[in-house]
Amino acid sequence: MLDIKFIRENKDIVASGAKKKRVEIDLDKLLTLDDERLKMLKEVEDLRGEINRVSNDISRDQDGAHKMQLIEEMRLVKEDIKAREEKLKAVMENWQKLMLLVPNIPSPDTPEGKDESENVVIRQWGEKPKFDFEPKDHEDLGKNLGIIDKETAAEVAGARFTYLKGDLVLMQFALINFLLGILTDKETLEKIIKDKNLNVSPKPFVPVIPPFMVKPNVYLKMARLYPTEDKYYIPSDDIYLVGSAEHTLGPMHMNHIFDEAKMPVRYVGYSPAFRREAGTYGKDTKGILRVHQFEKLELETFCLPENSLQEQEFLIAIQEYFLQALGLSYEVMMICTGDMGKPDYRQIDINTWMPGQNAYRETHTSDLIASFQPRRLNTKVKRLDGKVELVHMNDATICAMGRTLIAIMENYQQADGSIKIPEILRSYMGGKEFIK
RNA sequence: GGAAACGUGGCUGAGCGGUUGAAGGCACUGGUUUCGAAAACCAGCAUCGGGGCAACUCGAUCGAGAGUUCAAAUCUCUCCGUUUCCGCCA
Repeated sequence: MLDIKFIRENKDIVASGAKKKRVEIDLDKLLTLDDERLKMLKEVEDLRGEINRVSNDISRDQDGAHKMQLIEEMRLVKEDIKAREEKLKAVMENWQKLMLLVPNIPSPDTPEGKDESENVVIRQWGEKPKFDFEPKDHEDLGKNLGIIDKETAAEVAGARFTYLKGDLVLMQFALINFLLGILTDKETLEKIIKDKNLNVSPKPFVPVIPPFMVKPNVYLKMARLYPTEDKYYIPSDDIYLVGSAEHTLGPMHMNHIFDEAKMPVRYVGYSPAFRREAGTYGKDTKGILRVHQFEKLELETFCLPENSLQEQEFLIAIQEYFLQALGLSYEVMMICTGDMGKPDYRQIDINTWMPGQNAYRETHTSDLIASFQPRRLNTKVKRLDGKVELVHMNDATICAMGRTLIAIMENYQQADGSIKIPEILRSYMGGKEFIK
Protein backbone atom coordinates (compact mmCIF):
# COMPACT_ATOMS: atom_id res chain seq x y z
CA MET A 1 0.00 0.00 0.00
CA LEU A 2 1.16 3.50 -0.73
CA ASP A 3 0.99 6.32 1.79
CA ILE A 4 -2.17 8.36 1.31
CA LYS A 5 -0.14 11.49 2.03
CA PHE A 6 2.25 10.55 -0.76
CA ILE A 7 -0.68 9.94 -3.08
CA ARG A 8 -2.19 13.31 -2.17
CA GLU A 9 1.06 15.15 -2.81
CA ASN A 10 2.21 13.15 -5.84
CA LYS A 11 -0.96 12.38 -7.69
CA ASP A 12 0.71 12.57 -11.10
CA ILE A 13 3.49 10.16 -10.20
CA VAL A 14 1.03 7.63 -8.78
CA ALA A 15 -1.32 8.03 -11.75
CA SER A 16 1.41 7.55 -14.32
CA GLY A 17 2.83 4.59 -12.37
CA ALA A 18 -0.55 2.87 -12.37
CA LYS A 19 -1.02 3.65 -16.04
CA LYS A 20 2.36 2.13 -16.89
CA LYS A 21 1.41 -0.99 -14.92
CA ARG A 22 -1.88 -1.14 -16.85
CA VAL A 23 -3.87 -0.76 -13.65
CA GLU A 24 -7.14 1.14 -13.84
CA ILE A 25 -7.54 3.41 -10.84
CA ASP A 26 -9.67 6.50 -10.29
CA LEU A 27 -7.36 8.70 -8.22
CA ASP A 28 -9.68 11.72 -8.31
CA LYS A 29 -12.37 9.65 -6.70
CA LEU A 30 -9.93 8.47 -4.07
CA LEU A 31 -8.75 11.98 -3.28
CA THR A 32 -12.28 13.38 -3.09
CA LEU A 33 -13.14 10.56 -0.76
CA ASP A 34 -10.04 11.36 1.26
CA ASP A 35 -11.02 15.01 1.67
CA GLU A 36 -14.37 13.86 2.90
CA ARG A 37 -12.77 11.36 5.22
CA LEU A 38 -10.48 13.95 6.80
CA LYS A 39 -13.30 16.44 7.27
CA MET A 40 -15.57 13.90 8.94
CA LEU A 41 -12.70 12.56 11.03
CA LYS A 42 -11.95 16.04 12.33
CA GLU A 43 -15.60 16.62 13.26
CA VAL A 44 -15.86 13.34 15.13
CA GLU A 45 -12.56 13.92 16.89
CA ASP A 46 -13.56 17.40 18.00
CA LEU A 47 -16.82 16.09 19.43
CA ARG A 48 -15.02 13.29 21.19
CA GLY A 49 -12.59 15.83 22.60
CA GLU A 50 -15.55 17.74 24.00
CA ILE A 51 -16.89 14.63 25.70
CA ASN A 52 -13.48 13.89 27.18
CA ARG A 53 -13.18 17.41 28.56
CA VAL A 54 -16.69 17.59 29.97
CA SER A 55 -16.44 14.11 31.42
CA ASN A 56 -13.44 15.23 33.42
CA ASP A 57 -15.45 18.23 34.64
CA ILE A 58 -18.29 15.93 35.62
CA SER A 59 -16.00 13.80 37.73
CA ARG A 60 -14.88 16.89 39.65
CA ASP A 61 -18.24 18.65 39.80
CA GLN A 62 -19.86 18.53 43.24
CA ASP A 63 -23.08 20.27 42.25
CA GLY A 64 -25.66 17.58 41.61
CA ALA A 65 -28.09 19.54 39.43
CA HIS A 66 -25.39 20.95 37.16
CA LYS A 67 -23.87 17.52 36.86
CA MET A 68 -27.15 15.99 35.67
CA GLN A 69 -27.44 18.69 33.04
CA LEU A 70 -23.94 18.04 31.71
CA ILE A 71 -24.56 14.31 31.58
CA GLU A 72 -27.73 14.90 29.58
CA GLU A 73 -25.85 17.19 27.18
CA MET A 74 -23.11 14.65 26.65
CA ARG A 75 -25.65 11.97 25.98
CA LEU A 76 -26.85 14.02 23.03
CA VAL A 77 -23.30 14.64 21.81
CA LYS A 78 -22.70 10.94 21.97
CA GLU A 79 -25.68 10.26 19.75
CA ASP A 80 -24.40 12.85 17.32
CA ILE A 81 -21.03 11.10 17.22
CA LYS A 82 -22.68 7.77 16.62
CA ALA A 83 -24.56 9.08 13.60
CA ARG A 84 -21.45 10.73 12.20
CA GLU A 85 -19.41 7.57 12.73
CA GLU A 86 -21.89 5.56 10.70
CA LYS A 87 -21.32 7.85 7.76
CA LEU A 88 -17.58 7.93 8.32
CA LYS A 89 -17.51 4.15 8.33
CA ALA A 90 -19.15 3.99 4.93
CA VAL A 91 -16.65 6.49 3.54
CA MET A 92 -13.76 4.57 5.09
CA GLU A 93 -14.87 1.31 3.51
CA ASN A 94 -14.88 2.82 0.06
CA TRP A 95 -11.62 4.58 0.78
CA GLN A 96 -9.96 1.34 1.82
CA LYS A 97 -11.22 -0.52 -1.21
CA LEU A 98 -9.69 2.10 -3.48
CA MET A 99 -6.46 2.23 -1.49
CA LEU A 100 -5.96 -1.51 -1.95
CA LEU A 101 -6.21 -1.06 -5.71
CA VAL A 102 -3.40 1.46 -5.93
CA PRO A 103 -0.29 -0.39 -7.16
CA ASN A 104 3.26 0.35 -6.13
CA ILE A 105 4.98 2.79 -8.48
CA PRO A 106 7.64 1.23 -10.73
CA SER A 107 11.31 2.16 -10.35
CA PRO A 108 12.76 4.68 -12.84
CA ASP A 109 14.80 1.96 -14.56
CA THR A 110 11.83 -0.33 -15.11
CA PRO A 111 11.12 -0.54 -18.85
CA GLU A 112 7.67 0.50 -19.91
CA GLY A 113 5.71 -2.16 -21.72
CA LYS A 114 2.34 -3.79 -22.09
CA ASP A 115 3.14 -7.41 -21.28
CA GLU A 116 5.87 -10.03 -21.06
CA SER A 117 6.82 -9.51 -24.69
CA GLU A 118 8.37 -6.18 -23.70
CA ASN A 119 10.57 -7.42 -20.88
CA VAL A 120 14.22 -6.59 -21.47
CA VAL A 121 17.11 -9.03 -21.24
CA ILE A 122 19.93 -7.17 -19.49
CA ARG A 123 22.58 -9.88 -19.55
CA GLN A 124 23.20 -13.46 -20.47
CA TRP A 125 25.58 -16.01 -19.03
CA GLY A 126 26.90 -19.35 -20.18
CA GLU A 127 26.72 -21.40 -23.34
CA LYS A 128 23.75 -23.45 -24.39
CA PRO A 129 24.95 -27.07 -24.43
CA LYS A 130 25.46 -28.70 -27.82
CA PHE A 131 24.26 -32.26 -28.23
CA ASP A 132 25.41 -34.70 -30.85
CA PHE A 133 22.06 -36.41 -30.46
CA GLU A 134 18.48 -35.23 -30.31
CA PRO A 135 17.95 -33.99 -26.72
CA LYS A 136 14.83 -35.18 -24.93
CA ASP A 137 12.67 -33.18 -22.61
CA HIS A 138 12.60 -33.92 -18.89
CA GLU A 139 9.30 -35.76 -19.05
CA ASP A 140 10.68 -38.41 -21.37
CA LEU A 141 13.97 -38.54 -19.50
CA GLY A 142 12.22 -38.78 -16.14
CA LYS A 143 9.78 -41.43 -17.29
CA ASN A 144 12.49 -43.61 -18.76
CA LEU A 145 14.62 -43.34 -15.65
CA GLY A 146 11.63 -43.96 -13.40
CA ILE A 147 12.12 -40.78 -11.44
CA ILE A 148 9.05 -38.80 -12.57
CA ASP A 149 5.58 -40.37 -12.44
CA LYS A 150 2.70 -38.13 -13.47
CA GLU A 151 0.26 -40.91 -14.30
CA THR A 152 0.01 -42.27 -10.79
CA ALA A 153 -0.12 -38.75 -9.39
CA ALA A 154 -3.01 -37.94 -11.71
CA GLU A 155 -4.95 -40.92 -10.39
CA VAL A 156 -4.18 -40.05 -6.79
CA ALA A 157 -4.38 -36.26 -6.77
CA GLY A 158 -5.32 -35.16 -10.26
CA ALA A 159 -3.67 -33.39 -13.16
CA ARG A 160 -0.63 -31.20 -12.57
CA PHE A 161 0.67 -33.27 -9.67
CA THR A 162 3.76 -35.48 -9.71
CA TYR A 163 5.60 -38.18 -7.93
CA LEU A 164 9.32 -37.43 -7.91
CA LYS A 165 11.32 -40.51 -7.03
CA GLY A 166 14.72 -41.97 -6.36
CA ASP A 167 17.81 -40.01 -7.34
CA LEU A 168 15.74 -37.01 -8.38
CA VAL A 169 14.60 -36.68 -4.78
CA LEU A 170 18.18 -37.02 -3.58
CA MET A 171 19.08 -34.30 -6.04
CA GLN A 172 16.40 -32.00 -4.65
CA PHE A 173 17.80 -32.41 -1.17
CA ALA A 174 21.31 -31.93 -2.53
CA LEU A 175 20.22 -28.58 -3.96
CA ILE A 176 18.74 -27.60 -0.61
CA ASN A 177 21.83 -28.60 1.31
CA PHE A 178 24.18 -26.91 -1.13
CA LEU A 179 22.22 -23.66 -0.96
CA LEU A 180 21.73 -23.62 2.80
CA GLY A 181 25.49 -24.05 3.00
CA ILE A 182 26.09 -20.95 0.90
CA LEU A 183 23.43 -18.81 2.46
CA THR A 184 24.54 -19.41 6.02
CA ASP A 185 28.22 -18.94 5.24
CA LYS A 186 29.50 -15.42 5.72
CA GLU A 187 32.68 -16.03 3.74
CA THR A 188 30.86 -17.18 0.61
CA LEU A 189 28.51 -14.22 0.83
CA GLU A 190 31.50 -11.90 1.25
CA LYS A 191 33.00 -13.36 -1.89
CA ILE A 192 29.78 -12.85 -3.86
CA ILE A 193 29.59 -9.25 -2.65
CA LYS A 194 33.20 -8.59 -3.58
CA ASP A 195 32.88 -10.13 -7.03
CA LYS A 196 29.89 -7.94 -7.86
CA ASN A 197 31.38 -4.92 -6.12
CA LEU A 198 28.25 -4.48 -4.01
CA ASN A 199 27.88 -2.34 -0.93
CA VAL A 200 25.87 -4.58 1.39
CA SER A 201 26.34 -6.42 4.66
CA PRO A 202 27.53 -10.05 4.40
CA LYS A 203 25.16 -11.03 7.18
CA PRO A 204 24.10 -14.66 6.66
CA PHE A 205 20.53 -15.85 6.10
CA VAL A 206 18.60 -17.54 8.88
CA PRO A 207 16.99 -20.77 7.60
CA VAL A 208 13.28 -21.00 8.32
CA ILE A 209 10.55 -23.54 7.76
CA PRO A 210 7.49 -21.32 7.91
CA PRO A 211 3.78 -22.20 8.13
CA PHE A 212 2.40 -23.49 4.85
CA MET A 213 -0.96 -21.86 5.49
CA VAL A 214 -1.85 -18.24 6.04
CA LYS A 215 -4.82 -16.28 7.34
CA PRO A 216 -6.75 -14.19 4.80
CA ASN A 217 -6.07 -10.87 6.54
CA VAL A 218 -2.34 -11.56 6.66
CA TYR A 219 -2.36 -12.58 3.02
CA LEU A 220 -4.02 -9.26 2.25
CA LYS A 221 -1.31 -7.39 4.14
CA MET A 222 1.27 -9.08 1.96
CA ALA A 223 -0.67 -7.80 -1.07
CA ARG A 224 -0.72 -11.40 -2.34
CA LEU A 225 -4.31 -12.43 -1.64
CA TYR A 226 -5.59 -11.34 -5.04
CA PRO A 227 -6.34 -12.89 -7.40
CA THR A 228 -7.83 -15.48 -5.05
CA GLU A 229 -8.66 -17.80 -7.99
CA ASP A 230 -5.03 -18.86 -8.03
CA LYS A 231 -4.95 -19.77 -4.32
CA TYR A 232 -6.04 -22.93 -2.53
CA TYR A 233 -8.51 -22.14 0.21
CA ILE A 234 -9.81 -24.31 3.04
CA PRO A 235 -13.27 -22.97 3.96
CA SER A 236 -13.73 -25.03 7.14
CA ASP A 237 -10.79 -23.23 8.69
CA ASP A 238 -10.91 -19.99 6.71
CA ILE A 239 -7.30 -20.38 5.69
CA TYR A 240 -5.22 -20.36 2.51
CA LEU A 241 -2.35 -22.58 1.42
CA VAL A 242 0.73 -20.47 0.64
CA GLY A 243 1.80 -19.92 -2.93
CA SER A 244 5.34 -19.26 -1.74
CA ALA A 245 7.32 -19.20 1.48
CA GLU A 246 7.38 -15.45 0.96
CA HIS A 247 3.75 -15.32 2.06
CA THR A 248 4.53 -16.40 5.59
CA LEU A 249 8.13 -15.16 5.80
CA GLY A 250 7.13 -11.57 5.07
CA PRO A 251 4.68 -11.33 7.97
CA MET A 252 7.20 -12.66 10.51
CA HIS A 253 7.69 -9.13 11.78
CA MET A 254 4.18 -7.72 11.61
CA ASN A 255 3.73 -4.83 14.03
CA HIS A 256 7.40 -4.88 14.91
CA ILE A 257 10.02 -2.17 15.13
CA PHE A 258 13.60 -3.29 14.39
CA ASP A 259 16.64 -1.57 15.83
CA GLU A 260 18.76 -0.08 13.06
CA ALA A 261 21.83 -1.88 14.44
CA LYS A 262 20.17 -5.25 13.70
CA MET A 263 19.61 -4.56 9.99
CA PRO A 264 19.57 -6.19 7.56
CA VAL A 265 17.49 -9.18 8.66
CA ARG A 266 17.67 -12.06 6.20
CA TYR A 267 15.78 -15.33 5.96
CA VAL A 268 15.85 -18.30 3.64
CA GLY A 269 12.59 -20.20 3.87
CA TYR A 270 11.77 -23.69 2.65
CA SER A 271 8.19 -24.52 1.81
CA PRO A 272 5.95 -26.03 -0.79
CA ALA A 273 4.20 -23.59 -3.11
CA PHE A 274 0.57 -24.39 -3.85
CA ARG A 275 -0.87 -22.91 -7.02
CA ARG A 276 -4.20 -23.57 -8.65
CA GLU A 277 -2.85 -22.39 -12.00
CA ALA A 278 -6.31 -21.09 -12.88
CA GLY A 279 -6.42 -19.88 -16.45
CA THR A 280 -3.42 -21.89 -17.59
CA TYR A 281 -5.33 -24.79 -19.08
CA GLY A 282 -3.45 -26.25 -21.97
CA LYS A 283 -0.30 -24.30 -21.12
CA ASP A 284 2.87 -26.22 -20.28
CA THR A 285 1.01 -29.46 -19.82
CA LYS A 286 4.06 -31.57 -20.54
CA GLY A 287 6.33 -32.56 -17.70
CA ILE A 288 6.53 -30.78 -14.37
CA LEU A 289 7.16 -27.22 -15.48
CA ARG A 290 3.77 -26.03 -14.27
CA VAL A 291 2.27 -28.00 -11.40
CA HIS A 292 -0.02 -27.41 -8.44
CA GLN A 293 2.64 -28.14 -5.87
CA PHE A 294 6.37 -27.65 -5.87
CA GLU A 295 8.95 -26.95 -3.20
CA LYS A 296 10.99 -23.81 -3.11
CA LEU A 297 13.76 -22.09 -1.24
CA GLU A 298 12.88 -18.44 -0.97
CA LEU A 299 14.83 -15.43 0.27
CA GLU A 300 13.14 -12.71 2.27
CA THR A 301 15.03 -9.72 3.62
CA PHE A 302 14.30 -6.60 5.60
CA CYS A 303 16.66 -3.65 5.28
CA LEU A 304 17.10 0.10 5.60
CA PRO A 305 15.34 2.06 2.82
CA GLU A 306 18.58 3.48 1.41
CA ASN A 307 20.02 -0.04 1.04
CA SER A 308 17.13 -1.86 -0.60
CA LEU A 309 18.23 -1.46 -4.21
CA GLN A 310 21.70 -2.85 -3.42
CA GLU A 311 20.01 -5.59 -1.42
CA GLN A 312 18.03 -6.65 -4.48
CA GLU A 313 21.21 -6.67 -6.57
CA PHE A 314 22.76 -8.84 -3.86
CA LEU A 315 19.91 -11.35 -4.02
CA ILE A 316 20.28 -11.49 -7.80
CA ALA A 317 24.03 -11.99 -7.39
CA ILE A 318 23.32 -15.02 -5.20
CA GLN A 319 20.89 -16.40 -7.77
CA GLU A 320 23.53 -16.04 -10.48
CA TYR A 321 26.21 -17.56 -8.27
CA PHE A 322 23.94 -20.56 -7.85
CA LEU A 323 23.21 -21.02 -11.55
CA GLN A 324 26.86 -20.55 -12.45
CA ALA A 325 27.83 -23.17 -9.88
CA LEU A 326 25.45 -25.52 -11.66
CA GLY A 327 26.90 -24.47 -15.00
CA LEU A 328 23.49 -23.56 -16.40
CA SER A 329 23.11 -20.87 -19.04
CA TYR A 330 20.67 -18.12 -18.12
CA GLU A 331 19.45 -14.66 -19.01
CA VAL A 332 18.67 -11.88 -16.53
CA MET A 333 15.53 -10.05 -17.46
CA MET A 334 14.17 -6.72 -16.35
CA ILE A 335 10.41 -7.10 -16.09
CA CYS A 336 8.46 -4.30 -17.75
CA THR A 337 5.72 -2.25 -16.10
CA GLY A 338 2.89 -4.21 -17.71
CA ASP A 339 4.20 -7.59 -16.56
CA MET A 340 5.44 -6.83 -13.06
CA GLY A 341 3.60 -7.58 -9.83
CA LYS A 342 1.36 -4.92 -8.32
CA PRO A 343 3.38 -4.67 -5.08
CA ASP A 344 6.69 -4.49 -6.93
CA TYR A 345 8.87 -1.44 -7.21
CA ARG A 346 11.40 -3.31 -9.35
CA GLN A 347 11.23 -6.88 -10.58
CA ILE A 348 14.00 -8.88 -12.17
CA ASP A 349 13.59 -12.46 -13.33
CA ILE A 350 16.12 -15.04 -14.38
CA ASN A 351 15.32 -17.48 -17.14
CA THR A 352 17.37 -20.64 -17.39
CA TRP A 353 18.09 -22.52 -20.58
CA MET A 354 16.05 -25.67 -20.97
CA PRO A 355 17.07 -27.70 -24.05
CA GLY A 356 13.93 -29.84 -23.96
CA GLN A 357 11.84 -26.70 -24.20
CA ASN A 358 14.32 -25.12 -26.60
CA ALA A 359 13.88 -21.90 -24.63
CA TYR A 360 14.94 -19.89 -21.63
CA ARG A 361 12.25 -20.46 -19.01
CA GLU A 362 11.62 -18.58 -15.80
CA THR A 363 13.32 -20.13 -12.79
CA HIS A 364 13.94 -17.12 -10.55
CA THR A 365 12.34 -13.84 -9.70
CA SER A 366 13.38 -11.05 -7.38
CA ASP A 367 10.97 -8.46 -6.09
CA LEU A 368 12.01 -5.15 -4.59
CA ILE A 369 8.88 -4.31 -2.67
CA ALA A 370 10.28 -1.23 -0.88
CA SER A 371 7.77 -0.03 1.74
CA PHE A 372 4.64 -1.35 0.01
CA GLN A 373 4.22 -4.48 2.16
CA PRO A 374 5.78 -2.98 5.32
CA ARG A 375 3.13 -0.23 5.36
CA ARG A 376 0.35 -2.81 5.61
CA LEU A 377 2.34 -5.15 7.85
CA ASN A 378 3.41 -2.27 10.09
CA THR A 379 7.05 -3.35 10.04
CA LYS A 380 9.42 -0.53 10.94
CA VAL A 381 12.91 0.35 11.98
CA LYS A 382 14.08 2.68 14.71
CA ARG A 383 16.97 4.68 13.33
CA LEU A 384 20.05 5.52 15.40
CA ASP A 385 18.72 9.06 15.80
CA GLY A 386 15.48 7.72 17.27
CA LYS A 387 13.27 8.31 14.23
CA VAL A 388 10.96 5.47 13.28
CA GLU A 389 10.27 4.65 9.64
CA LEU A 390 9.06 1.78 7.48
CA VAL A 391 11.64 -0.85 6.54
CA HIS A 392 12.10 -1.99 2.98
CA MET A 393 11.48 -5.56 1.94
CA ASN A 394 12.93 -7.75 -0.79
CA ASP A 395 11.99 -11.26 -1.72
CA ALA A 396 13.56 -13.58 -4.26
CA THR A 397 13.49 -17.17 -5.39
CA ILE A 398 16.75 -18.91 -4.73
CA CYS A 399 15.64 -22.31 -5.99
CA ALA A 400 12.30 -23.46 -7.34
CA MET A 401 12.96 -27.18 -7.07
CA GLY A 402 10.93 -28.55 -9.96
CA ARG A 403 12.16 -26.13 -12.58
CA THR A 404 15.75 -26.38 -11.42
CA LEU A 405 15.57 -30.16 -11.63
CA ILE A 406 14.17 -29.80 -15.15
CA ALA A 407 17.06 -27.55 -16.15
CA ILE A 408 19.62 -29.96 -14.73
CA MET A 409 17.98 -33.00 -16.33
CA GLU A 410 17.70 -31.45 -19.77
CA ASN A 411 21.12 -29.76 -19.79
CA TYR A 412 23.02 -32.68 -18.31
CA GLN A 413 21.36 -35.47 -20.30
CA GLN A 414 23.54 -38.00 -22.06
CA ALA A 415 23.04 -39.85 -25.33
CA ASP A 416 22.05 -43.01 -23.42
CA GLY A 417 19.27 -41.19 -21.57
CA SER A 418 21.17 -40.96 -18.30
CA ILE A 419 21.77 -37.71 -16.52
CA LYS A 420 25.14 -36.50 -15.41
CA ILE A 421 25.04 -35.05 -11.90
CA PRO A 422 26.58 -31.55 -11.60
CA GLU A 423 29.83 -31.79 -9.69
CA ILE A 424 28.84 -29.48 -6.85
CA LEU A 425 25.92 -31.76 -5.97
CA ARG A 426 27.77 -35.07 -5.97
CA SER A 427 29.09 -34.85 -2.43
CA TYR A 428 25.48 -34.54 -1.26
CA MET A 429 24.47 -37.62 -3.28
CA GLY A 430 26.92 -40.17 -2.05
CA GLY A 431 29.49 -39.27 -4.68
CA LYS A 432 27.30 -40.57 -7.49
CA GLU A 433 28.11 -39.25 -11.00
CA PHE A 434 25.06 -40.25 -13.01
CA ILE A 435 21.37 -40.86 -12.62
CA LYS A 436 20.67 -43.90 -14.70
C1' G B 1 -11.65 -32.49 21.43
C1' G B 2 -12.61 -31.45 27.29
C1' A B 3 -11.12 -28.06 31.66
C1' A B 4 -8.78 -23.73 33.56
C1' A B 5 -5.77 -19.34 33.59
C1' C B 6 -3.87 -15.27 31.07
C1' G B 7 -3.00 -11.33 26.98
C1' U B 8 -0.68 -3.68 29.51
C1' G B 9 5.17 0.33 26.42
C1' G B 10 11.87 -2.51 23.65
C1' C B 11 11.72 -6.11 28.02
C1' U B 12 9.73 -6.83 33.05
C1' G B 13 5.67 -5.45 35.93
C1' A B 14 1.59 -2.27 38.85
C1' G B 15 -3.08 -0.59 37.68
C1' C B 16 -10.13 1.43 42.73
C1' G B 17 -15.05 2.88 36.07
C1' G B 18 -13.20 9.33 36.53
C1' U B 19 -6.18 14.52 35.12
C1' U B 20 -3.62 6.70 33.74
C1' G B 21 -0.71 7.13 27.71
C1' A B 22 -0.41 4.30 31.76
C1' A B 23 3.50 3.63 38.74
C1' G B 24 8.12 0.87 39.74
C1' G B 25 12.32 -1.76 37.65
C1' C B 26 15.60 -3.07 33.47
C1' A B 27 17.41 -1.54 28.82
C1' C B 28 18.42 2.74 25.84
C1' U B 29 19.84 8.24 24.88
C1' G B 30 21.95 12.99 26.63
C1' G B 31 24.40 15.46 30.72
C1' U B 32 27.31 15.89 35.53
C1' U B 33 31.60 13.32 37.53
C1' U B 34 36.43 10.73 35.58
C1' C B 35 42.84 10.70 32.49
C1' G B 36 39.26 7.01 30.70
C1' A B 37 35.63 3.58 32.31
C1' A B 38 32.37 1.49 36.02
C1' A B 39 29.26 3.23 39.81
C1' A B 40 26.34 7.28 41.37
C1' C B 41 23.31 11.47 40.35
C1' C B 42 20.17 14.65 36.94
C1' A B 43 17.23 14.67 32.52
C1' G B 44 14.86 12.30 28.36
C1' C B 45 12.62 8.00 26.30
C1' A B 46 5.52 4.45 22.72
C1' U B 47 3.09 4.41 17.97
C1' C B 48 -0.42 6.31 14.43
C1' G B 49 -3.59 10.24 12.42
C1' G B 50 -5.29 15.65 12.17
C1' G B 51 -3.96 21.04 12.81
C1' G B 52 0.35 24.57 13.42
C1' C B 53 6.64 27.68 10.79
C1' A B 54 7.24 26.31 15.72
C1' A B 55 6.68 25.79 21.03
C1' C B 56 2.48 23.05 20.99
C1' U B 57 -2.34 21.01 20.47
C1' C B 58 -6.66 17.57 19.35
C1' G B 59 -7.95 12.46 18.52
C1' A B 60 -6.94 7.05 18.47
C1' U B 61 -4.32 2.89 20.54
C1' C B 62 -3.39 -1.36 27.15
C1' G B 63 -4.43 -8.82 21.80
C1' A B 64 -8.72 -7.64 17.83
C1' G B 65 -13.81 -6.29 17.18
C1' A B 66 -18.53 -4.96 19.20
C1' G B 67 -21.41 -3.30 23.52
C1' U B 68 -22.75 -0.82 28.51
C1' U B 69 -21.60 4.35 30.52
C1' C B 70 -21.48 11.40 30.77
C1' A B 71 -16.64 8.63 31.36
C1' A B 72 -13.57 1.90 30.00
C1' A B 73 -6.80 -0.75 30.50
C1' U B 74 -10.61 -1.49 34.38
C1' C B 75 -17.64 -4.07 33.30
C1' U B 76 -20.27 -7.46 29.24
C1' C B 77 -20.11 -10.35 24.61
C1' U B 78 -17.59 -12.45 20.26
C1' C B 79 -13.15 -13.65 18.01
C1' C B 80 -7.72 -14.37 17.93
C1' G B 81 -3.50 -15.89 20.57
C1' U B 82 -0.51 -17.87 24.74
C1' U B 83 0.15 -21.11 28.98
C1' U B 84 -1.18 -25.37 32.14
C1' C B 85 -3.87 -30.07 32.98
C1' C B 86 -6.62 -34.28 30.58
C1' G B 87 -7.56 -37.01 25.96
C1' C B 88 -5.69 -38.14 21.02
C1' C B 89 -1.61 -38.22 17.78
C1' A B 90 3.59 -37.84 14.02
